[in-house]
Amino acid sequence: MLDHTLPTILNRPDIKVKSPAGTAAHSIKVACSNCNLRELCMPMGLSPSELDRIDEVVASRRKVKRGATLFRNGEKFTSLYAIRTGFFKTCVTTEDGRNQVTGFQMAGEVIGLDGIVNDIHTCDSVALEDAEVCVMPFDRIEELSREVIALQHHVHKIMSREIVRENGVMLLLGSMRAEERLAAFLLNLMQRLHARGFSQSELVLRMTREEIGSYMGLKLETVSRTFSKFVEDGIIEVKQRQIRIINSDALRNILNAKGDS
Amino acid sequence: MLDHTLPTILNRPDIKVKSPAGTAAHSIKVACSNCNLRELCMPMGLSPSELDRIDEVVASRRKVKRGATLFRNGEKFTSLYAIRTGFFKTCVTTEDGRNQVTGFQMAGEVIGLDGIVNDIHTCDSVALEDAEVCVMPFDRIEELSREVIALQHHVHKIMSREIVRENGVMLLLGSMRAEERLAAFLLNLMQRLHARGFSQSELVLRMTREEIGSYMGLKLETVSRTFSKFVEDGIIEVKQRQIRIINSDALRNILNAKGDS
DNA sequence: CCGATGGCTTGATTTGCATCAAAGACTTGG
DNA sequence: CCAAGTCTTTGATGCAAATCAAGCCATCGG
Repeated sequence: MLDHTLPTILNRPDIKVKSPAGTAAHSIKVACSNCNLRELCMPMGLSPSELDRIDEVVASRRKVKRGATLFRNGEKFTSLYAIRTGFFKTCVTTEDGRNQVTGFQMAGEVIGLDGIVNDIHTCDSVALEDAEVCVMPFDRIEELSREVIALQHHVHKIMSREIVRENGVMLLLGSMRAEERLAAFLLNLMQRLHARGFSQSELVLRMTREEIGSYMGLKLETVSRTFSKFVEDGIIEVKQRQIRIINSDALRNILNAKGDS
Repeated sequence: MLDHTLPTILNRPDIKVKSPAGTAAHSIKVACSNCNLRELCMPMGLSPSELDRIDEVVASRRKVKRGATLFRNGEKFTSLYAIRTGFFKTCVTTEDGRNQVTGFQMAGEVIGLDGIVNDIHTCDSVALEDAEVCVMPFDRIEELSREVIALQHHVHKIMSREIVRENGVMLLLGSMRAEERLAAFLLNLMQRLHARGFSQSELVLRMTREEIGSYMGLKLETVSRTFSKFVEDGIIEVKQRQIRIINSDALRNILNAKGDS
């Protein structure tokens, strides 16, 4: 019941999919104009004729098994990917093996923007559960966004949104304490899931405590302890990866308290 | 002598400038095609005819006094700004007054990308020394980038570059210790200044210890102590804001040591 | 020239989180 | 159904950086 698979409203079984093996299948008919994620994903507020054109950006679909990578640091950049179903993390790695999760992405979000600047991906994108993405070759996006102004706007907004998101994470990592970080994390996740039609109070974490910790600049033990503290305080209930928010105002208070208990 | 004002090579006295008062002055002739920052700034690898068109993106120049803001959180977004001279910081603020520097920018770099997504700036941009920027109305950029492919590429790359930079900062804030953060900070600053024709070993910090600390997720005392430690170890010399790198390899070693001393 | 101000350094102490360690809970496959 | 592996919780201890505090140094305006 607590599950991230999209509500039936958002399902659409009418599209054939590229073979899991990964061989190209350009002939596949894929239509944004008909996609239930439209509002969240690429285009919005388009005329019917524009919508038809937008369909051209999606070359194919690709399934990614849980634990598999969509792309890796060092790989050639060719496409952006719009998530249809499933849950991803992106992470960067240093030469000395340090690893940091830089984000978690869900249905309707676009990944791969890091690759544009040098035509090489600089992070790994890993599926945290079986997933499916729309493959959008970037040269095709650029071509089309010269003609369809709404698409051009949209591409710019998506990139800007990512910049703003990262600004927020920097603020969090630079100045917040463990409780604040995790309150922000839970609220953000809830809000995004709610925008996708899920409950405002229940969620299933798709990532481990360690991955949460990596994203939040904390160790997994600290994540666990802080969740336990929230439970003690009656703010949330935790049953493994199932979380129920009892008192979301308390979380918000933690966020803008800054120590004045 | 230790100074960030651009070397004479990069000066160009041939452009009139909008009045400091801030009144519009669209008639001003401003030419990227002729700008010495061209290689660092907006367009590159263009045909002469394309270069001429690119000139259209710059509507005017604007001078910003030290301590003044170029734009503020909450202000309407209209333009991107290419820095001609001077040094900026961008910072975000939470409701509860927490403040975080999200970046330092110098000549040839573009600021304002945060405003695109909601047509509202989400951070403040403050000049750390008297500065001058090229004002590039974003609708004009979008219009022109539909026609000049090289400009379109360039805009995409600039935004992607910012995303990748922020990924790096997240890694730093999430997993590095004070010494590593400041080693990374100094190396990054040196590298960017060197690309602009300055010494590889000397620099003048344009920001306070507190601002460095804010950017790096540290308190100003920690910044100061860490610099002192570097001095003791013979890695750098510090005289107020003047820094001389004695041993940049030592800094690099600190960065990818991860504790195996 | 002097006093005020903002910025920087250094020391003493505290603290929040990391680290080390061990055991419990859930998942998976034979 | 049991064994192995992974993930999570919880406790004890240590440490890096924050905090608190004091004094120093440059700069600037009167």
